[in-house]
Amino acid sequence: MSEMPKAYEHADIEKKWYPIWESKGFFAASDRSERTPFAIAIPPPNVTGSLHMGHALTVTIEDVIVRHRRMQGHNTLWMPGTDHAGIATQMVVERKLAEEGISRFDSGREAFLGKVWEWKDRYHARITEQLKAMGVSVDWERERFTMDEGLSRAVRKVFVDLYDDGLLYRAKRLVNWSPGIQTVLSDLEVEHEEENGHLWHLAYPVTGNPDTRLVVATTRPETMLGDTAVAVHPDDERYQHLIGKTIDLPLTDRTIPIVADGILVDMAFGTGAVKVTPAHDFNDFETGKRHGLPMITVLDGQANINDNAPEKYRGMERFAARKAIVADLDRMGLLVGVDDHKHSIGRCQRTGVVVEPMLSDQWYVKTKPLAEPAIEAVRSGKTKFLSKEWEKVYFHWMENIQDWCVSRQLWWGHRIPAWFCQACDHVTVAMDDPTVCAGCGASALRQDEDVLDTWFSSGLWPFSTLGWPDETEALETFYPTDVMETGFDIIFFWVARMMMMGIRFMGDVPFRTVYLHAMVRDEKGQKMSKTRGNVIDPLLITAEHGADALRFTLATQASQGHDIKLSVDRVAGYRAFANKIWNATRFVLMNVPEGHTPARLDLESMGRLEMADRWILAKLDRAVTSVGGALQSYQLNDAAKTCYEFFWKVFCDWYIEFAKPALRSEDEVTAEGTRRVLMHVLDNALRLLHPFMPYITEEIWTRLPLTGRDSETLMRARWPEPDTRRDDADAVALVDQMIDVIAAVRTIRGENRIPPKTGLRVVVTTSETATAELVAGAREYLAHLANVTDLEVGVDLPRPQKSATAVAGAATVYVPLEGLVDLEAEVARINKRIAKIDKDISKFEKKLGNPRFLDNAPAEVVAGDREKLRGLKAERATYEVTVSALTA
RNA sequence: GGGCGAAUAGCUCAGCCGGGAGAGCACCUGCCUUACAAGCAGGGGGUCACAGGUUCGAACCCUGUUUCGCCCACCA
Repeated sequence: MSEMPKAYEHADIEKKWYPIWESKGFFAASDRSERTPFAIAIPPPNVTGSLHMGHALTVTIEDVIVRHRRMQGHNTLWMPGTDHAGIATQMVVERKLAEEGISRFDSGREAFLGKVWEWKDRYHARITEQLKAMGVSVDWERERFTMDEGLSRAVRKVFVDLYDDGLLYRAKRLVNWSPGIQTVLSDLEVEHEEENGHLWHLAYPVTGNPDTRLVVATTRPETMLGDTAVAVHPDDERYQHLIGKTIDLPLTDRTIPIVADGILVDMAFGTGAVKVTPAHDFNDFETGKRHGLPMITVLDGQANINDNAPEKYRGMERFAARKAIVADLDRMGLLVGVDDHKHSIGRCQRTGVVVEPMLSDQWYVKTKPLAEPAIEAVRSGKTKFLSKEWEKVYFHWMENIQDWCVSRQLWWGHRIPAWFCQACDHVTVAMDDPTVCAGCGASALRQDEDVLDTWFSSGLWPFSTLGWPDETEALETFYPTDVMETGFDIIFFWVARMMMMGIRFMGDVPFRTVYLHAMVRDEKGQKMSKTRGNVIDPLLITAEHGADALRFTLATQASQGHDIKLSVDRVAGYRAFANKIWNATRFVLMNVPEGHTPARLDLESMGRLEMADRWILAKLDRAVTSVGGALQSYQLNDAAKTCYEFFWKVFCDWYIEFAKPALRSEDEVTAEGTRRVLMHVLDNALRLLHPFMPYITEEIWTRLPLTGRDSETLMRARWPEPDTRRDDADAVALVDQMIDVIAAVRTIRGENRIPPKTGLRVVVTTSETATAELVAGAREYLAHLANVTDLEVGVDLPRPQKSATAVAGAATVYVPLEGLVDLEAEVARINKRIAKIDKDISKFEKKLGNPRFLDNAPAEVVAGDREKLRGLKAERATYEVTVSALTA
């Protein structure tokens, strides 16, 4: 066994283990197994760039879950892969090209896609490296990419099947257009925000009667070039006489009708008259359809004024045109006023450019028939959200779902498998590239230039990655998957779509449980984003503090509810924890003779153990129960904190200290028993910690001289199960009492500034024989842990002169202070304590003096409180006597 | 306009079924005690946002208020 360095060095050890785990196939799941399957599909990271803390959180949570299940003996699959991320990836590559002054149009479709594939390869490699650094136990053999051949086939089949079933169609509608990227966006990709704007009041002259002017209010004066009506409310008395008349639309040579529309118009708002621009506003579009109005598009793809507008404005950018038009109307005396006006603006999620409603032909998925079973699946509990409030969000969205626009005017993505015929109107949609039109047989076909929304392929992820549309064993074994763990921000984009697609194409939900985690922010609470430039690279944190420390930090913060503010101090704290584990192990190994392997601890041999040994075994059993239960219900933070508490506060702070005298004992049975217990507890603690801190635990565990090791790797070692036969309540009570006595001596020492080197004479008195015997038997522990050099223990012993006093459970501790400390300071300290006790006493007296409490509260609560009050009073009396003795 | 979450120690946060307010970091005091100074021992620090209510009893349940954050919704 190689010597362990004094401090834990994470770098070498973390580097060492991953290749071993991977090459030995420890991550691999098997398609056929007797063991119960457990599957998670990773949310595929985008190949846009490096991973950020959000990914680190995702993979930490998933790896903890997966490692836990694997140790429990499940046939565990964690499915890895990456997403082509259409818009996002195309944009980063375009931006890169732009630095060289090249646009994608300059390079052409083929060459551009070549560049994107190069980008994909580079960042895929980087992402893989980062994931491995985090220790993810994914089954790399199965890794997929959303645009690889198999997944492309799945995408195509879904497209064709939906089309054949009438659930996918092409339509000309008003869409969300991003002039920045020049593509249509789905509703989800538009972010609405309140912004300060203006409300312009424009006067439109009535035809043939220029003195009568109808004043409209608008936030977008430039769209007036495309107005095809003015609407007023049918009940509005102010405008009754104008309904049916026409307006001479200023700046144009067009005449447009005044229509009555009770849906569009709110009489109380603005002037009660609304300009109607069906080609550039969603409400107006509906209004136009109701009244059969023409739809005149006045903007081009970049949102510049097009040729449908008067020559003067053509080619002007929309906001420049706004200025020009307002100025022109003002000059003509048609600008009646301008008010400040706050209103909601839709911006492109990717570029921040204001989205323009535009009329265009796009492909849509008819979502209602897909949403209904997806709603039902959650209602019936086939799929459960870990926190119920998300179910509400899910229902609300699903119940109000709109058809999903799935085509994008991009190059990077799955090309839409639809061909337009040059000869007839027919559109051919097919699995295999057609050579002739399915409608007329003509051979002049042109494939749709567009690609599919990225989320179209992501929506298939839980089954496409398992081989669908082929009927594979993997699908048979692992679908439906068990948990979908991802960020709450993609509940609609992704979770909802997987539900719809999974149920439609697999006939069953894609996952049983949905675990939505919060967002990781920087320490100031700012959202981390590439554009903000405050992204913390997990690799840097990992290099500094180790993957184990980062993982543990994220796991302890992974509670549902609110955002995670990542603090580097905290990571450093858990790095110290790793060091603690390391050194506790050093201690254990230093106390096991070279070449000696302590026998396995079985229940039969427990009777011969020391009280402290039985105590730690009971505490371990409780920790096993608690950690196991917490992990089973995905309460990672509770599980992690219990591990931390047990290992540091219970095992290191107390048990290891108890073990020291026992190990030095001349009684070899005692010493060997302690060695066996140390080894047993360490072994099991490492198992509990392994899902959180895989590297250090594996390193240590494989170094331990364990008898009957059940696995060559901790990764596949048995998960500890609770065994209540180890939960020795008597040992717990007695040792806890002993701890109280030690703590009491330490408090007196600390508060009185008595140096640790000064040995103390201590008198412990109690009314219970059992307690007296216990403390008497703990002589060595007291010597070792509190430097008690002279101990007197007995039942109802007299109080020694001039001594400090502390009550410790059923015992009272006296430390004669003469010559050691300032007696006045000790009096002050005790008086403070008395004051505190008095506060508690009055609280309980009040409570117990209340007849309604006595009548209504459960008997055990009343009895418990009586007991507490009695204890407090006894404690107070003890201190009271001490004070009078010291001041006498 | 709807919906959701949060408010607890200087900071970051736990606190599950209502029954004497917790952790980590920071701070103060002592310790280089042969596992660990990335450590050990001791200590100080709280009107559980506010106001009502329910209850014998509320950080916790109910109502309202304030502040912050988020989501959904086409209000000219």
